[in-house]
Amino acid sequence: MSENSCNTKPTNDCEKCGQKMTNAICSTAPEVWKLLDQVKQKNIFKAHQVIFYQDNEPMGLYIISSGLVKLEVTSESGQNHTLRYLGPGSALGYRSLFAHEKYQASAIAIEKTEVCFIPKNTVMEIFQQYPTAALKILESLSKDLRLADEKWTSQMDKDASERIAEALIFLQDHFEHQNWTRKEIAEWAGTTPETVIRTLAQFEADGYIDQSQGRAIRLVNKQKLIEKLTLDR
Amino acid sequence: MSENSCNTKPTNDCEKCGQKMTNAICSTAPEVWKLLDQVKQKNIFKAHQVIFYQDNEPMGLYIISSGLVKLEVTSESGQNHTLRYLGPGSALGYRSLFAHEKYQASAIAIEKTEVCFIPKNTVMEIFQQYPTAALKILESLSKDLRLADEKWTSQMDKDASERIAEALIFLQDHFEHQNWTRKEIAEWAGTTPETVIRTLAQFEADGYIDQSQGRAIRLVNKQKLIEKLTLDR
DNA sequence: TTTTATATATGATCCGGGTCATATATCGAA
DNA sequence: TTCGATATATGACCCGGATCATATATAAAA
Repeated sequence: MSENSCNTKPTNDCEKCGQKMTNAICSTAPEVWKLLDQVKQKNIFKAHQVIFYQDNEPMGLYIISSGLVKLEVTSESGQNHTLRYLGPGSALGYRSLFAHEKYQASAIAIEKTEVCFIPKNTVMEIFQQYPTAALKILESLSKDLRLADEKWTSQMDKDASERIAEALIFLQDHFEHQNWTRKEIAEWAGTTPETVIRTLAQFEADGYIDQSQGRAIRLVNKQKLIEKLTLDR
Repeated sequence: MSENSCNTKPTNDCEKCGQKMTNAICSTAPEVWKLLDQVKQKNIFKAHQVIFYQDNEPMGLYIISSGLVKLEVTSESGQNHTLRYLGPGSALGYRSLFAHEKYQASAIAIEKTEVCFIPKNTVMEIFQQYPTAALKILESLSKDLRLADEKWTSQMDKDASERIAEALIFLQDHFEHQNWTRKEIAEWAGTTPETVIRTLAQFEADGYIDQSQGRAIRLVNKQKLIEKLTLDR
């Protein structure tokens, strides 16, 4: 709990935060930082801990200071699907807040993750006062929506191995995290762990990746993998 | 072009519009209507005409006065997928506008459709001036995002006949339009026309629907169809 | 009415990939 | 270092539903 001596108090300084310019809320204006410092609640979650649960009522939103979070839906049949991964600087839980709906997914820390919780009324006040903040969050919601639409269409247009290839590239491009499990890739790519394992074996045989060091997946020839994706079509 | 004698002039009155309270832009405030009246451009599209094309640059957004529009993605392989249907009162083309991206989908009129085009800078001015408008559009974008997420997860969790049943119920619940083709249902439900046809034949045999009058699909026992969906799980 | 384009219907075929069973490897805890 | 839990690996099986071919029905136009 105290490995980071600067961040243990809930009222530490937004001005000193490395994420203060990475999202719509925190980058609004310097005068907002004082407000946020008063109301925000900083928390640390260990790997596999749940930040919020599907079907619960949102009471604010979270900003991720460090770490990695997945948004996971569990269907009635018990299958898990990963909607999005969120890294440092990202806002978390805002879709349900703005839609006035319950959380549609659970937010689970993949690795040790630090978040700032900002209460609902503070969030709304900021958007009332700073229209540019609203336009910025509109932008990121709009991009999320495009990614969600693409997820559905590629579920139909692309076969499992193409989706897995795209997952490898996307996850490597967007996150520091290295230790993706076959199950995590499957739940993100819309397939099963077995299919991921078989496909990775093929990718290794084709010289795209290397799996000889433990469970790690090293992209040996990312460029060739990208070309394969475009040439296939 | 002149079948509707009240709506032929581009500067007709927002105040008299039946949709003036149904979306974030038009319902912002009475004083906005004067501004909109000056800049908006009213257009009528016939069935099958294209309002905007995938990959083109948005120059504003549209409000649907009447009719029905589908947002359709065409993949590299030539397959069409319907992301969303939009009816009267809905805003159209705002996702790409706020994301500062090109249109990801084409907007196609399903039936005769009347739209008001509102230029980009006017839209941005309104959101700058009226924070509540921004919060309202945030709400509808957030709901769109949930629907998109659900579309992806149900593509995996539910089989084709379940998705087709849901499509029938959803489309009937949300739109006046009655003449859905098997192809339209397929592209919305994430399957093929053949599978829709076979499934509808089964639904008819099971007493859920009636197809004896031409090509129309009449929901004979909607409640039983809903029950079937929940009992299956 | 007849014609013609398009939508609907139905059968045959086939395969990607999900599922289940089982074996082995890896990593962290003791 | 050993052990146990969990992740990875691989084979066998099977089925939903896509695809292709072809026939028929429907609606709108001539």
